[in-house]
Amino acid sequence: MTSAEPDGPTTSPVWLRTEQPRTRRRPPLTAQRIVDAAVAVLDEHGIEGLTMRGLAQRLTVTATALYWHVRTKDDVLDLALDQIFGEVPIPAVTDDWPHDVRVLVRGWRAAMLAHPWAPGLVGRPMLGPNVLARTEFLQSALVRGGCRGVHLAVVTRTLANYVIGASLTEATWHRTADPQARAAARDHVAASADIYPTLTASGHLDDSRWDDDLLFEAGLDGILRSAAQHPADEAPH
Amino acid sequence: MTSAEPDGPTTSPVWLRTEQPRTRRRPPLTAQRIVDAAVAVLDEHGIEGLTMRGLAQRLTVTATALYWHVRTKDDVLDLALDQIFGEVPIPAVTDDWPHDVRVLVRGWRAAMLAHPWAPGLVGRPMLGPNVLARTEFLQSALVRGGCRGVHLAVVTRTLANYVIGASLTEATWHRTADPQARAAARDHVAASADIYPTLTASGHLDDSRWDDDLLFEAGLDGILRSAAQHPADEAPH
DNA sequence: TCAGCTAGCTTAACGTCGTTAAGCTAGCTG
DNA sequence: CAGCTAGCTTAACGACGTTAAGCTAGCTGA
Repeated sequence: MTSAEPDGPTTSPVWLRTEQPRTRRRPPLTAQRIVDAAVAVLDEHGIEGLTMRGLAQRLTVTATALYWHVRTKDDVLDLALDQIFGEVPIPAVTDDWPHDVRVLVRGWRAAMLAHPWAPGLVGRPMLGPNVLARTEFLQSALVRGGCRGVHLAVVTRTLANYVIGASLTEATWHRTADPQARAAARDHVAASADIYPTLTASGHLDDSRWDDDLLFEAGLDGILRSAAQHPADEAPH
Repeated sequence: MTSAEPDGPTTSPVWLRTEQPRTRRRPPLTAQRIVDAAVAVLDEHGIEGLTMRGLAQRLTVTATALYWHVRTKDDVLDLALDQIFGEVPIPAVTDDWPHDVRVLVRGWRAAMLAHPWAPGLVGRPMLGPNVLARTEFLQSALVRGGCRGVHLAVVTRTLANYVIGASLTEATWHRTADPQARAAARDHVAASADIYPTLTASGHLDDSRWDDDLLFEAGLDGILRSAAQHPADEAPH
């Protein structure tokens, strides 16, 4: 039932068994193949759709076989998360450091929105090599921009927080595929316009009014502007 | 087993049953009591520690009783999340709008760090009344600061993204209580200082080096500075 | 006063999940 | 060709969210 083997060797007669030609042995299971399959399942069915049994079925293997290559399901999630961070392109270093930062951060957000399940997993420690490599690039660009000491730490964190928060909220909003729910939220706010005057006036929940990409870029510009503002006003300690 | 009733009425003899004095009927179960208990469980045992059965036991009730007042477990989580947003104090309006924003955002982060399970739940639609009320205050303060149209949307989102991202990463880091894991991460980066030169030099993962509160405030200052910078440079559309 | 209704709970059970333990087997090593 | 083991399978456990159906206390109306 779980295995996709068409004929179990125990049920078929001998001649049928030996008759099958030198069927190519299937590629060996590896942690990498498991992670790839996990990303595929997550893309298709979201975080709730990922089960060890389903993952195994896609690899034509029993669920328990996975545990030979992977310690636990959480490991799979951690690896899948770091995997998609590997998709974030590390740009070539130019002499325009704000541009370098923008390109990296832009790709960061794009990767998370391409895999809308990813932002929800950020709540687990992100210490994979792919994340670290991107953070390294980010900080080195900021150093080229003159950031040092506390100011460097502040800007690094601000940028990371911004891209994480943006990806999380945008992915959440997009994943709320039910347009009925969106409309209900907007209508609820509109109905109580006396309680939320500014919210209704600004159309904050009116998704047709704003271009997410544009807002993200504008916010990023603001952060970078204030990052470049006082490049070296405090000693490292 | 699940019920805390010391003597089931079906097992005890009649006289014992009638003998018990007019025992005060326990307070009726309500959605609010369930949410309160859920927050308590979440605070004590984290997100993984919340089960419908455990929650029911704390209320001396069977698990299925909860479903009379609540549609699903996800509902409990949504309500619990909005509940702790209700703890965020809405400051009095002053004539110093950046101060108002700072106080609100500060309280926002504080509430999430007080309930470290909360940031991980932000990946679900946040449309509860408590969230909306705080967002309303935030935007009204920005309007008082002169923000309009696109600029208002940009700053609102930037602030929300920043506080969400900061709370999420900080809570994640703190929740990684295992100091061994932290040390391992730091050592791993230090060991490969050739790959992560900037990261090691800046001490980005050295948690003893930075004061989270201070970094948060500094980043917030930067955002507010750039928010006040061009208050009205674009028409609403 | 009492039949009857129902809000609010319980008992029972279903299917699925992550995970462990133990057994089998193909292919390599001596 | 004996024997070992990496790599899988079968079997099973306990916990989970959730549904269906049954019981019961207390209120309502005649």
